[in-house]
Amino acid sequence: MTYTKSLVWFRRDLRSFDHAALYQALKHASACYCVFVFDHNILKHLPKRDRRMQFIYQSILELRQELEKLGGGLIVRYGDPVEEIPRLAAQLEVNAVYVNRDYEPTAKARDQAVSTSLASFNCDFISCKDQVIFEMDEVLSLAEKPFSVFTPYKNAWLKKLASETTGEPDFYFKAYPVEKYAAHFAQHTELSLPSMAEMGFETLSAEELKLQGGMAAGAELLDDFLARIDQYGDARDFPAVKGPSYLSVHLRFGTVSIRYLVSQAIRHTRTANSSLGASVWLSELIWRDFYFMILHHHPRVVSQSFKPEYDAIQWENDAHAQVLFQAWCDGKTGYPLVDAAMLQLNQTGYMHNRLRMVVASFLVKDLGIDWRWGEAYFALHLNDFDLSANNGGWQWAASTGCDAQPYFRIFNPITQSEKFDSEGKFIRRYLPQLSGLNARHIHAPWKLTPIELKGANLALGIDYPYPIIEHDVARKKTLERYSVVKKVSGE
DNA sequence: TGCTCGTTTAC
DNA sequence: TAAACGAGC
Repeated sequence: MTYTKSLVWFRRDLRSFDHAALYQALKHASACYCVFVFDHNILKHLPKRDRRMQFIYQSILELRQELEKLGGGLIVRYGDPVEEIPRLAAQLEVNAVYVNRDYEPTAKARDQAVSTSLASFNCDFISCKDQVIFEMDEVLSLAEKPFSVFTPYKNAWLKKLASETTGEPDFYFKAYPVEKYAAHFAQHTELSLPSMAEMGFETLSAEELKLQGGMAAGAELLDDFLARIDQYGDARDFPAVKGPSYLSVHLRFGTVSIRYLVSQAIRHTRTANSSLGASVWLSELIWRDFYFMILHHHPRVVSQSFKPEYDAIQWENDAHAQVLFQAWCDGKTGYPLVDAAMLQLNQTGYMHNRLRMVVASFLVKDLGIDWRWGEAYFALHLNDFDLSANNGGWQWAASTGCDAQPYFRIFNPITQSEKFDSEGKFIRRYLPQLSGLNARHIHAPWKLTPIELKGANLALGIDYPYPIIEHDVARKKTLERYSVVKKVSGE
């Protein structure tokens, strides 16, 4: 036994099973406490009505219950963890604080501060790999350098996963059996829990929230998805279809385990019909590891382009750009697929992946607005917002990122609409005023004749806006805007 | 995980 | 005359 007492600090890993830090803490100490801190530094930036806050709150209630069932408990605090954690550690007289590692620059700085503070009274700070399969320098190129292109990274990732040098084929995704050391939980006596209201938040109705926090909800979504995983590859690009796993928010807050997800993906790639869907989905999980790795090695991407020469681009930022940006935020661009997508985000906190690409391309390459504006808007509104993947996605769309699409690849919002929502089914879901338009006309209503518009009972400019920009013109302007990149890099 | 435009090809 | 192709952005 390494320690007499330990403390597990939960952050974005809100589950009581297959949990690296919890397992290690229980294994190495005879009395293990658990704590979660509602971080005032983060919460103060959130709106009073916030789906994520409620998701976390639901998850905390369930986590506490499950830890109690195992014989432990959960202390819950509200404040600044840099003060709260050392204070609690001192009060409980623990010898070590265990956490699962975080890769965001601000989280790293926070953890460093906590670690330093704990060291002042000889309390260890131990961080574990938990939220990814491979992290930091675990997957390197032959030259032993971190990858910056996805495909070779993915190949090396898969090779490492399959390598049997460890002697166990499932070594990298086997579960941490927390229950094995459940006898090592400390008796928790503190039962108080700050309420949502005490922390300055209103509680949304189930109708408004449209999602359910916690491990049970995550497990239910996973079961539902695994039954249709074979179709994932074909279905995932069509926003009107139930193709995605919808697990991103649960991955964000750790109410599902990445190791279990990967084990299921692998299992399904080995079924009789050797599911293509499962391998496509596995790729998406690898993208997640990839962007965590990129952020760890290149923390400057939080404010700068991964490719520095792209910071020479002049984005639109005058008063008119502000108006265009607001129209984009509000789903009033006049391009139905873009608007329906933004309404989906605003009304549910979720946006289909294909649409994230479409609206990002539209903001950056049609409206000529800095990708960071869009990144910030997504950060505020997406339930599954994760700095690494959100930044990676935006930089991909803006062509400024590692392994991004080339700058001359510009989505045509009408073509995307015709390809991926050909019937207009998704558009009608969020823009009922367009429901009178048929599948051929719904993608670009301004192209209709006045008679056709009347027939569809649609008054453009009243029921639905005229397009705020002309794509053909915008496209040419964007190619020109990006031409400074070539000049800067001296091509 | 593009789009556009000029050209070729098949009817 | 429209689908298919290929180059270049």
